[in-house]
Amino acid sequence: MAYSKKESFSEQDVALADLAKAMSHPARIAILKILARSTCMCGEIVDELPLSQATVSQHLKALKDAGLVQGEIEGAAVCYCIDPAGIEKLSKILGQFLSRVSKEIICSTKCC
Amino acid sequence: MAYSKKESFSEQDVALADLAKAMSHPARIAILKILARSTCMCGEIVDELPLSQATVSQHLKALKDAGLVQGEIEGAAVCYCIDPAGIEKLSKILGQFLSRVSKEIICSTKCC
DNA sequence: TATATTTATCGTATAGCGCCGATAGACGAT
DNA sequence: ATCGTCTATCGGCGCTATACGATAAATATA
Repeated sequence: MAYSKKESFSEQDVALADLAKAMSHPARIAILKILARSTCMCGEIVDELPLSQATVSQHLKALKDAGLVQGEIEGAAVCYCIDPAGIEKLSKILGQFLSRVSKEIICSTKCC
Repeated sequence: MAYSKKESFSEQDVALADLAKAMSHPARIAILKILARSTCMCGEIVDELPLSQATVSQHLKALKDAGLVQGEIEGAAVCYCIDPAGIEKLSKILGQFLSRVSKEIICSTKCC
């Protein structure tokens, strides 16, 4: 059972890892770029990617679960778009992490 | 064989996805923070994390493969440190992506 | 040379991911 | 009511990731 030890880490680290995981597949990066250009239906994304409808739907779910994407039902279809709040959260958390790491590298003694 | 369709995506998207994947586990985020604070041996990282030596070594290999971490042999031990070039690359690629997405969101017509 | 220390790797078990076809459910149009 | 369209989900396959103990390899020390 105790296969993943995610729980043992800080909430902050888990949050950043989860956002990174949402972006850890080129298809999901591509989907985010497509949705940034313009909101669109699932089917339009399927047409632009070399993946089946089922697979694209799963990637969209992953992005939605991570808070990076929103979906709004429009009749029989679903209109997807970037969730600006999610992008902002990502920028913030990642920015904090990177600036902290960059600052501390300068101060730390180096052996390599 | 053809299980992952990574090859069908742009080099840029794959590069970003690979960096994101390297950061997609809280243990690896924690390791980066530890190494930013000060360079240290694998054993010291093991002492700070609730993971076995074998597991930590695997995470370090993942970070090294992604270019985020360097290791230098110091006698019987290995001194690990952040690879500043890797962090810079991450900042750059992710910054480009985020600013592009943010810009385009503003211009795109919204349905949600 | 023998011993202790340190790290990488092997082997293995289990959980999760990525992919797809098939299908179900929801909706609009006829 | 029926049909066509669109999306989510199920089931299943194969690969990957996470975790650990055990062991090998390299080095320093006695």
